[in-house]
Amino acid sequence: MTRTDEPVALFWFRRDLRLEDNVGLTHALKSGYSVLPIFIFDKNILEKLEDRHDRRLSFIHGALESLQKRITAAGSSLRVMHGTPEEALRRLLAEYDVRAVYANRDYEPYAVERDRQIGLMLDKSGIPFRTFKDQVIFEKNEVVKSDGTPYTVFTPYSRVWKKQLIQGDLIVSPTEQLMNNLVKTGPFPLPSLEETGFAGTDMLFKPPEIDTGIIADYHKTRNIPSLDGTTRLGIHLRFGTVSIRRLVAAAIPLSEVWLNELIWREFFMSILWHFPHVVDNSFRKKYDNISWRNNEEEFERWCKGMTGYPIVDAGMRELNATGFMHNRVRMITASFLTKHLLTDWRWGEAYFAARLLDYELSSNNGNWQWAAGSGCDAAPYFRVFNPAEQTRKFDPDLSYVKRWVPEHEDPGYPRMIIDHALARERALKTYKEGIR
DNA sequence: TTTTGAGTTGTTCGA
DNA sequence: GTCGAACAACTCAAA
Repeated sequence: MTRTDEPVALFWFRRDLRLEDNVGLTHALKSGYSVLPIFIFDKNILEKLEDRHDRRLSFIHGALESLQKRITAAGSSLRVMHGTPEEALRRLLAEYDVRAVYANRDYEPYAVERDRQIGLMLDKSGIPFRTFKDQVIFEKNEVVKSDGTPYTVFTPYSRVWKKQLIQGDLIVSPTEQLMNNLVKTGPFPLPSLEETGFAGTDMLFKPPEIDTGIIADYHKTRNIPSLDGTTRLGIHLRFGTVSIRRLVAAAIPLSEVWLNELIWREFFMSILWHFPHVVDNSFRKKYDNISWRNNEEEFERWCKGMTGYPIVDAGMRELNATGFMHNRVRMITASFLTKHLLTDWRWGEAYFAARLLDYELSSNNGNWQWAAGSGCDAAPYFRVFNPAEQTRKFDPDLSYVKRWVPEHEDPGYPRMIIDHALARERALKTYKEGIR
């Protein structure tokens, strides 16, 4: 293997798969070194995915193709590797005269530990590992109480978040104007999905569309699952194919309610950052004393959308078929699993994690714990969603139900897995006993 | 330190 | 049909 003599900086793409307003990439391109852009299909993560037809891999692969096209047009090439980050980086260090490694920060426990290890490894070779805030407006301790401790209630957190926001936080980085500083190199082929151990799916990568009409009407239409009232930008936020600064800038003049959704994202990221025990435990310890029934057969029916409650089944079937579920229905199905079936929220969380295209550890965990009543800023446990009532309010003409459960009135459709009133009483009693 | 007001998303019951 | 209270008292944030 020949070593290239030109000194380079690496820019390591992770969950920031875009050339527009990419903070870390911009810093790399301004570093004075030629920049070699890289991406690593991380074996540590991929090996944990059960489904070889995971749509998220197709999305990532498509996003990489799109990056590659534009990077190639600039006379450079994206180097895509497959392995553990440590292996991949060691190989690059052997091939290139690497003077610095640039990346954007990631706040999940796995990523934090990964980056700590990589930082140590690079440090031994005297190579600086420079990381940047790109994924969020405010990170770590930037929105905390006056005594320096983290907020655990959304409303005061959001007030301070908004008060702290200044024009400068939304400045767009001129990444695309600096593409000339990418290293001039022959094209590296993009490995096929199959080479990374996955099969193609029906999921295609499409660049994000910021639909200002949906955002402006969001407060009116967001709860109606039969409408396209939500922006579906979650997956783009997950993989960084859209810039959070762009979204906040779009939200401010159009919709406070939608802006709040972006703040919820950072609120739960902050909770995960400060309270990593929530990954495996209830935020409030005593909720781990609830005697969950954890009936596997019932759980199976919930997963498949065969509970006999049309709105619940519609949601689960939408998730299974598309990798997406409308937010209102996520709450209904989560409430149903935890309260009606008294199943540990971790079971539902894991099921969503495996299937949601927009899966985000912090939000998924935070919202499941919200639904179960075990989280910070949780719904009181006696709030038990009534599927019939929710349907009457949010799907009155049953168009959502009919789309996903067309046979909901047929004799072959399952009987209700449990009577609502009975389930409600049982949930209240079990919770009361569990948390006292 | 103490006190006070408030807290994403609900349901049910009775007037 | 509409409205307010109860659900069960709890924890947090801020003054």
